[in-house]
Amino acid sequence: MNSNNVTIYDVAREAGVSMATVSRVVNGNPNVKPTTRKKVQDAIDRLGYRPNAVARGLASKKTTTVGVIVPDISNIFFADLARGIEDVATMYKYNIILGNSDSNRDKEIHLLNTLLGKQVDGIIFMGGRLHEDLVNEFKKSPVPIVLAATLNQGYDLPAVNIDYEQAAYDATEMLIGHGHKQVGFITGPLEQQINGEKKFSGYRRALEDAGLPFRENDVILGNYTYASGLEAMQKMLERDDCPKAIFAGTDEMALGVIHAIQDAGYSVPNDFEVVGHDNTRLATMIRPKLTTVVQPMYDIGAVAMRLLTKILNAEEIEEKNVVLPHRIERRDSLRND
Amino acid sequence: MNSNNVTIYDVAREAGVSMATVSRVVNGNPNVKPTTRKKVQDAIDRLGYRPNAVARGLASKKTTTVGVIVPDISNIFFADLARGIEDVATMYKYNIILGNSDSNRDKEIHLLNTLLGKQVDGIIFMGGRLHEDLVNEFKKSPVPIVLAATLNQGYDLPAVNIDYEQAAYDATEMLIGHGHKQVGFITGPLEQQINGEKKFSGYRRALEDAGLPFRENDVILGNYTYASGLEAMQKMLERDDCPKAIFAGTDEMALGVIHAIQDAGYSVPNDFEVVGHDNTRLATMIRPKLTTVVQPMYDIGAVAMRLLTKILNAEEIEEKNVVLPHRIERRDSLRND
DNA sequence: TTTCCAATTGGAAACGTTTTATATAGCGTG
DNA sequence: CACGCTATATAAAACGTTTCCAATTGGAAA
Repeated sequence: MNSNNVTIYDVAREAGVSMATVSRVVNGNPNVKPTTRKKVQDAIDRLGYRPNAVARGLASKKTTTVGVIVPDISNIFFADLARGIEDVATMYKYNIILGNSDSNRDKEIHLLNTLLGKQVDGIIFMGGRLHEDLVNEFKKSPVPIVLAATLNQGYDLPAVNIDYEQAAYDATEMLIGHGHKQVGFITGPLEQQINGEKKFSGYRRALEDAGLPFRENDVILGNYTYASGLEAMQKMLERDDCPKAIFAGTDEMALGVIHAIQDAGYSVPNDFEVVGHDNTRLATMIRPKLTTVVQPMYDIGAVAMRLLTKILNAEEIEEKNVVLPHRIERRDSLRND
Repeated sequence: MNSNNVTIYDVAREAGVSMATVSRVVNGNPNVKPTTRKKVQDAIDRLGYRPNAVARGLASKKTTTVGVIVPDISNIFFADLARGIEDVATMYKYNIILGNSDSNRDKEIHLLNTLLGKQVDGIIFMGGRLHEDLVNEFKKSPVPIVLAATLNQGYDLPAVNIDYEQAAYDATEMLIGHGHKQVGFITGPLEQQINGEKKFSGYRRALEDAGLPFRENDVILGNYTYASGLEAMQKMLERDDCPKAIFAGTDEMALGVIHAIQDAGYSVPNDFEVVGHDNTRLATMIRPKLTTVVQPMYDIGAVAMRLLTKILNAEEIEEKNVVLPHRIERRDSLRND
């Protein structure tokens, strides 16, 4: 009945061989005579035997399970990443245990320890910033850890990212190229490495290279959400010297920005031009469609997982720090040249 | 160093007690003298002992892990559900193994078997339709399975849903109440139980109750995506007798519908009125903001997981088939009464 | 003291595999 | 026909816990 509780012993008895032989058949070990293999396979089918992965994990010290830590799976952004991870994991016969950290340091550490307790074979981590405590735990980890869309900060961990600094530079430069002498930058908290050190500095470098002044209040910080983008832009619009070109740190914020502009009676791209970041599905779900920096989240996840499998299989690794290419997808929130 | 490979034996030796006692301390068993407990706890801290969950799972036949099968985690809809599940799981000390099925029957069955092989304590399943093969596997499952946002179809499985039929009725009725003699219905494939049997029949019943005729070509089927909603509405707009009120099966399709209308030079809600379904975050990320049926995905996930914990703890269960309340969130895609 | 019971602790089996070392069978060869 | 191989198969020892049952301890009651 319950295909359960039938063990390798039962199969061995049924097939008239020893459990070791059954184990070999199950694991595809070639040292089994074809006729024996068939006998065992038949017994397995007859009994509906399903190997117990927990026992297997204990004996072999491999669980074919990897841990995935993301800030919040309900965010389209991380969900995309997770899908990339899962697809490649499936391809390599791994399963994933998923945990949400809310970018909270204690939760991150707790989650990490839980996953290690569950004996995962490896971990993919994504978070806004690497706290020192966390990195110390990482260093003690008996299994490999790969960062996805998370900056390395000098700790020598395998990681998969795009060049955020250059991407922000490119976006800002594109806006400047459209004749703007002033570019607004609306993004998430600067404590987050990617914003604070990369996007922000790319933005400044572009201004500098164009000989434009950096103005403190052209930068507004939110929390990545639509609402915070909307609000930031509303605040921006109250000023007399409001920039007419906006680079938003995420697509979701960019949607908020565009709606704030439209709600105020202005037009995008005629009165204001906007560039977003990430190229989530949201980018085409707005009018005008959003011009945005393409950060291939699915690919980052997929590549990170592939990198992890390479480490697990002790394959040759050409580069532990992978930087995926980015580009800007031009859509209607920018005027034609 | 590596807090790993230190076992319960090491702790026992360090503390000068037996492994059984260490086990008791680790598991919070009250039958341990406080002084002994302290001694053991100190040894644990000193050695950095972390219990091996795999060995624990083998010995106790409980893994404190549940499997979650969703069609596609990168869909905002399922991601929300997953977050609800994970939050409650964490609350009850469970972890989740997440798998994507793409609503594919073979993948669903394969995933189910993998999860059972990993000895999960329970499973939460979400899918468009329950194939008979799948249900047969469910019946053989040694662990409980709970359906989330997935219709039971007469198989007596625990499930958490809203009343889709009534929700569709309410939405259609609301549109009719605004004076429309014709209501378009743009949704996903009818093979999917929720669409084909519930939403569709609620739509028809509302027409009927209002004495309006059902017209075959007022219904267009897509695949839930923004693009398919856009396309469906474009097709609808080509007709001379195009309905001026649209009920869309998902928010994402509703956004497509609204944009198709706007792209054609019409106004929402002045020329057309639109109601969506799900109340995902998308609903407020469009102008006009979308009036939509609230399907609380996070709650469905949370309640489903809670239900599963009740089953696992053999708690009293008042109702295996939970129907959560729904309502319609009025926003600007509908004219004021 | 002695006795007895409850509280605490220890020992060992069990969980279902993998894996290593060992045994056996079959077979060509000299 | 014995010998030594190779190809297969077996037996038994891990893996790191939980858990059942037995043993010990401590203290109160007699």
